[in-house]
Amino acid sequence: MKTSRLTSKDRAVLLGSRFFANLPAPAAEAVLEGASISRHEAQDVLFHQGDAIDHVFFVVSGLVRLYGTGKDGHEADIAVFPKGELFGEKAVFLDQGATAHAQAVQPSIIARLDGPKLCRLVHEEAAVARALVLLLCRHGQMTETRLAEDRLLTAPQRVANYILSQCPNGSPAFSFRLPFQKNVLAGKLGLAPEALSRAFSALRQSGVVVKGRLIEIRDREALERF
Amino acid sequence: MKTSRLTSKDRAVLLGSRFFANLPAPAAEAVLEGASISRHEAQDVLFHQGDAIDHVFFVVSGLVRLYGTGKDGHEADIAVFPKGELFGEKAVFLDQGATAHAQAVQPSIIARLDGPKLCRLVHEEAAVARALVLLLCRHGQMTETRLAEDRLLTAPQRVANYILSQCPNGSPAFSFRLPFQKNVLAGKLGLAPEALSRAFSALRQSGVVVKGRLIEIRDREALERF
DNA sequence: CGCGCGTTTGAGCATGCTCAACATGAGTGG
DNA sequence: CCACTCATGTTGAGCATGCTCAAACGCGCG
Repeated sequence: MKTSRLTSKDRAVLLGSRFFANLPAPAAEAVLEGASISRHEAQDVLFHQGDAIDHVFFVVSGLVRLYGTGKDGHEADIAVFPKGELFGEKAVFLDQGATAHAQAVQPSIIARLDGPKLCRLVHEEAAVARALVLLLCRHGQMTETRLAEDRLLTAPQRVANYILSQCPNGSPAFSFRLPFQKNVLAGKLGLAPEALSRAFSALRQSGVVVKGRLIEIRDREALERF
Repeated sequence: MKTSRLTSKDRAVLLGSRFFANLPAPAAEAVLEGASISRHEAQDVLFHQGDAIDHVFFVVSGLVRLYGTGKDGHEADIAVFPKGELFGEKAVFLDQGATAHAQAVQPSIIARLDGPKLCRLVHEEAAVARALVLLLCRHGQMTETRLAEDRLLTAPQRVANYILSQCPNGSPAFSFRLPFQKNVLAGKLGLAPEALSRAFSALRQSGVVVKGRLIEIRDREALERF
């Protein structure tokens, strides 16, 4: 892994993301001070459970998955972060080791923000504190929602849910491209790849057509009823 | 539900909790200004999914469970908050409705903190912001951990894990009392009550003795291996 | 003592996992 | 452009875990 400084393009991605968007320019600059960039191949591990973390990570491009392991070596995804998302913040602020592993799932560009500095800024800049609180709330909600879904929904229902979450509000029919391999989607939904495949089959009768990464929905109503 | 002002006893519980403990006294007082108290029977619902929330809730005594429902009416616990915990903060800060239901599981005393005021204080008082960030990080970690456990561990493993989490570090044998009904523990662990019962049976051979709410562990090692 | 709730036990069943075979697709080099 | 190859996705069969439903048990309380 080689590390370098931010290009102006990288800066643009960072500043345009959800976290930085609501920060006044000087505060954003302060957060970015001392940040570095690294490139990673697909499958590269960014850190392991237990590793000491003193950076907050930002996905400039690509995709990162956060996952835990059982003692038999099995893996379970906790979250999947697309371009523009921030992670590792909880370990930094609680000042404890990572509670999970992180792995690039596609070739990815990752920015590392100076953790201690960010902590300081949370104290000094109310705007930074506010942005961080919002980020943590959003992440917390997502995780809670996923936990509830895991416990309440069957495989086809989870997939239907995911599809609906990708859909522009109100259109009765639509289509979109999966932003990653089905592999990854299966992990994100807490399913074995085979189960995802079968779920798509089951949804075919409700008007879902899958061709490669292209998903087409004929009847939104049917999906919601599922 | 009848509402009243805080007694000095209530204040003491609040100020001694994790969230308030690290706040300077004046900041803590500011957060408590305008707070109210309510008593609830077991089974009382505090709010439903979708309800507008403009208070942050604090468990002064008792126990509250947060849960989601599927369309068939089934329920799944998202979190269980004992005395001293704070919840509802994410809905308040994101300014959206509750994403889950909340129900008292034991007779409980609940404090309601003024949400908008807390928002303002996060801006104005760095100490409040810091305390909130830490709270959100802790909650986020817990939820992520639970999500991973759900996906990685079998029922007996989850129960073994819970027992170990209740155990003072380092003692090879110990015992403790469940702080709530097995019913509730089952929900917290994402199990049907029957599954919890059977899990306890399975753990008997590893030196776990259960008598009512009293749990006795003979061989800590055996549990960790499970 | 008897009622009621919480817990336990049992039997059958459904969901999703495992493992293995097969199909498809993308990328590479002749 | 085709043949080959490797990775990815699909399908099938069997199995394990945990849920459902029902009945028995035990404890606390009137």
